[in-house]
Amino acid sequence: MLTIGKLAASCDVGVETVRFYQRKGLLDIPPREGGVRHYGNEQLRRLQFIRKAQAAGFSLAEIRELIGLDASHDHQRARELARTRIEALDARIQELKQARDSLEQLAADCEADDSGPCPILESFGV
Amino acid sequence: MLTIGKLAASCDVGVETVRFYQRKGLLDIPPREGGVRHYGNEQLRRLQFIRKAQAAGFSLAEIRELIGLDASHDHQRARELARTRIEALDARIQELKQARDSLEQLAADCEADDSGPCPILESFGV
DNA sequence: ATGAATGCCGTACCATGGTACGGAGTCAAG
DNA sequence: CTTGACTCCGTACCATGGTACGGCATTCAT
Repeated sequence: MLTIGKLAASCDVGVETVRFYQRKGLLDIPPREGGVRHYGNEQLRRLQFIRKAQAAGFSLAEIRELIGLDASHDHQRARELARTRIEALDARIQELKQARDSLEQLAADCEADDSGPCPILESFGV
Repeated sequence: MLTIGKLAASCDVGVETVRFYQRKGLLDIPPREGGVRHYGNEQLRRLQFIRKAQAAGFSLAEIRELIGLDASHDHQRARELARTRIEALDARIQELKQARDSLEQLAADCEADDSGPCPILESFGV
């Protein structure tokens, strides 16, 4: 059994972040045991879940839904959410790649010719 | 010469967004010409610049610096900013790719076996 | 048993990138 | 010469994901 501080530390988040997740309904608030609340394995795994899902790019709202699926055992819906997220990730990756490559090209052009206007700034239309 | 509404429309942003960029120091506020302000090519190109640089992943704060470089003709610094941005983009792309691939794997596992616990939710530790 | 460290709770605040609103002024067409 | 669209300006508000603060209660180590 952990106090909020130990729980937070064990997942490398701040105490205030745990409290924030509680307010957002992502973490249950256990009953007090004489003034102080104690957190068990359920809560610990839940917090780990939140952080891992966040790393996978899910928003807190989506994570709340994923948590709900745990109760309903709705694989179908979980796959849907995963597929949707994969598509969003693919789209975002493409955008970033494009931005990266054009920036790379511009920096190379700029490196190659130090006279005249800067290609990087030029390309943005300044 | 454009009014704020025409300027905004020509870059497909809202009037309020233009005013927001003005407040942030990204766009100059032209003198009034009898009550109303009029915007010329300078402002139009500036606004286009902001949108393009945004698409390349620069924050508004970085864009403000890029605009400053235009005045100083500091290619060196422009390249530095571009390189830094490329590195940040690379790092972010790697993160997203990893998230994407693990999610893909999980969805496939989930698809393959509809009985038992959902691999997607399991993997996050629920 | 006492004092520092935690916990609890409400509330306010932060950055980022906008969006909305209300009242007054201005401008152009009918 | 009025009506309707647009502009100006300040200010408030939005979502997202937290972070901080202050006052009081509790708990742990010495």
